[in-house]
Amino acid sequence: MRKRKGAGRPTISDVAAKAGVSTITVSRALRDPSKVSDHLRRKINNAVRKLNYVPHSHASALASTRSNIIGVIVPSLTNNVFADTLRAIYDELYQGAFQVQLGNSRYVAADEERLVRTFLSQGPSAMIVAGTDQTDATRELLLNAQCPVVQIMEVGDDPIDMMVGFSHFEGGKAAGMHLLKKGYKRIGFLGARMDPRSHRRLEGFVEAMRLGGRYEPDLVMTTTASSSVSLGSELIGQLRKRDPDLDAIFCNNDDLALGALFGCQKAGISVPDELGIVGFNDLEMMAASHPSLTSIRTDRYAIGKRAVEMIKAELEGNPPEEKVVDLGFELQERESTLRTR
Amino acid sequence: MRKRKGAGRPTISDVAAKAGVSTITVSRALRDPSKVSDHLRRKINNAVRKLNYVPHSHASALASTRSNIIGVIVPSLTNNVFADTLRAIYDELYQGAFQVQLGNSRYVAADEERLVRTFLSQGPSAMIVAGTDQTDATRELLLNAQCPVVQIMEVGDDPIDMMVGFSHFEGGKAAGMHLLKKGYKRIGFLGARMDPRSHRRLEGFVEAMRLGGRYEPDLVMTTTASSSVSLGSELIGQLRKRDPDLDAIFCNNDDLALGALFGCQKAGISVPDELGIVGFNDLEMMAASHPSLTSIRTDRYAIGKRAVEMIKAELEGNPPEEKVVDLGFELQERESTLRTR
DNA sequence: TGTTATGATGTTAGCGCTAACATAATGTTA
DNA sequence: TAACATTATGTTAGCGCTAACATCATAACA
Repeated sequence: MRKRKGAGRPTISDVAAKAGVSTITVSRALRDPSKVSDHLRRKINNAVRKLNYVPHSHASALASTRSNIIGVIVPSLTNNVFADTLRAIYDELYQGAFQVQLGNSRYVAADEERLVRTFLSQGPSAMIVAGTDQTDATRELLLNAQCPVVQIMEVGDDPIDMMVGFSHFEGGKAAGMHLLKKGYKRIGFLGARMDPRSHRRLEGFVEAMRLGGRYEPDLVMTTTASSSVSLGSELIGQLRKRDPDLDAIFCNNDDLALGALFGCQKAGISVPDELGIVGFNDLEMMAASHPSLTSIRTDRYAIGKRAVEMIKAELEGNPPEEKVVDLGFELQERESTLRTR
Repeated sequence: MRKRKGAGRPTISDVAAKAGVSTITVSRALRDPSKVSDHLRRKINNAVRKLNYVPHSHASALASTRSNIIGVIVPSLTNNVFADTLRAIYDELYQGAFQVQLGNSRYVAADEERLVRTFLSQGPSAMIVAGTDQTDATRELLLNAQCPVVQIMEVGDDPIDMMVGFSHFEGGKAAGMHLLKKGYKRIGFLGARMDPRSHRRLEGFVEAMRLGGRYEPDLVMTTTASSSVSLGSELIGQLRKRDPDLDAIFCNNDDLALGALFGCQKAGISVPDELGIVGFNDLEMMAASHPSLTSIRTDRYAIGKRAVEMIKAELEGNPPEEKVVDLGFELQERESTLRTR
């Protein structure tokens, strides 16, 4: 006999037979219950429960050319910033029938392009990608994708489709302005990784320094090495060697800021009196350290949540009015910039 | 006309037509090139390239009842411990044709069960789940799954299929023994979240204390709240209030340890002289802090890497000899337990 | 030289689901 | 009450791929 065996699980036909209806009616009852009478719907739900029926998502995707996958591509899995956003996405998608497909582009644009290609080949229900710096090809792919696309973490003026984030330029500028306001004179910048968003934070910082007449290119220290607490500790040492009069720094991110604090403690430099420190993102630890660390608070969780809300709205036929949502940031002023003298 | 339109992308038939062969030959050339002659393989590869053909994974999964998905379920996305392991899994799977499907069980066994059910319904190529504390139903599902299953982060004596991790009991015990060896007398335990692995670390710690004749139930402070640096700072204050003679603590994890250090600094308690601190996992920051923090180093990256290697071996028909791999841990002794008096 | 093993390719029939059309049952309007 | 919408359900034919079997060519062997 030439039968193929299948997966051995109940299929939609089994449910249909049990409920005494056709398969399409079961299909409708499951996807859009309003299209089926109460009477049949009840019978079908009973059959589903009794058989413990779980739809075969691949068959559904093949027949409808649309999968229940929401593709998410982030540049890092270990960066807490994305972890918070991811958590929000997962939390928000927890109830529904969507599956998250997570890709890690490792901060490489070509890898992102490859992932987008792979994900789109599965006919996702939506795509979420980090940042606004896609390659032309990636952009093109996403523009032609037959699904909502949200760029997260950052805002800009030419969204592929939708955007949720904040301005890293303004964030960097706010950090710089704060240090100026506190009366610091020789203000440095510590940057690791230096992805496009880091660059824009630096640009904002430079803008602030220029406005305050304090821009000093030599005080900008960046590396492509990936960020870490140890690195912050090391870099602050190097920068102080380069310029002993340095009296404040803005760090690319909170890991570096914490590392800079440790570096100062090791070298016997008092924070904030001898050196002011500002971080970026305001991770939880910033409030707990001693002294506590000033940072630019960004709401990563809200970004993920909002992105999913926009996608859901779009899929339900209520496209959001605002395609670009700027969730802003907030300066969290703490002891590390609270001079006592 | 009654045609359905499909996804509009080239299909295997297009490739077959272009190469002048049948579809099954294309299918074979792509999945197991050794089954097709050099001559045809070359023609097929050319056609694939020219048409920019990407297989429709849903169709493949439907026809073969086996998808290219590797399901991974972790209890947290924000815990650095899992982030490192996840990164390894992604790195290791980067080349091949597998897709990672990541689930977040949020430390809830019932959620894990639900995810396992969903993932298995897609006929994954393999499953990776964190820990050894699945519900009976989850265990049953995974036992019956027609794919390799790896339990990660921990080892035990009754693997569902395979295991890669280390003994949390022994880790906790090693931390306790170290503090005893350093001459600390009133040694406490700080624990947050208290998932099963945390419990076993506590049990190991208690065992060490008993062996040293220093077990003091009152010095064990745990909470179900999720772990954070701030929490560590808070808990150490509470525990010292409860017992002012406390002279060392073992923290459930590094976040708490760092928080405890901050708490001590705020309260003017010198580490390590007045209070010794040991953390768990040895995240990168532990070496950078001032004073640097002693911790139990665990190789999370290696766990993920090894898990994928075992899966690949299994899928290629070379089942690994050792089904349970204990990657151990290593005490990293640093300043926080280096008494000077 | 005929018989059999081996390898390369093809034919056919689904995998489980849903789009597209068809039909039956009911309500609405003049 | 005829004519037409509207709603509820069904029939049919794929979506794109691969398992299972079939066929043909070539090599291997007695």
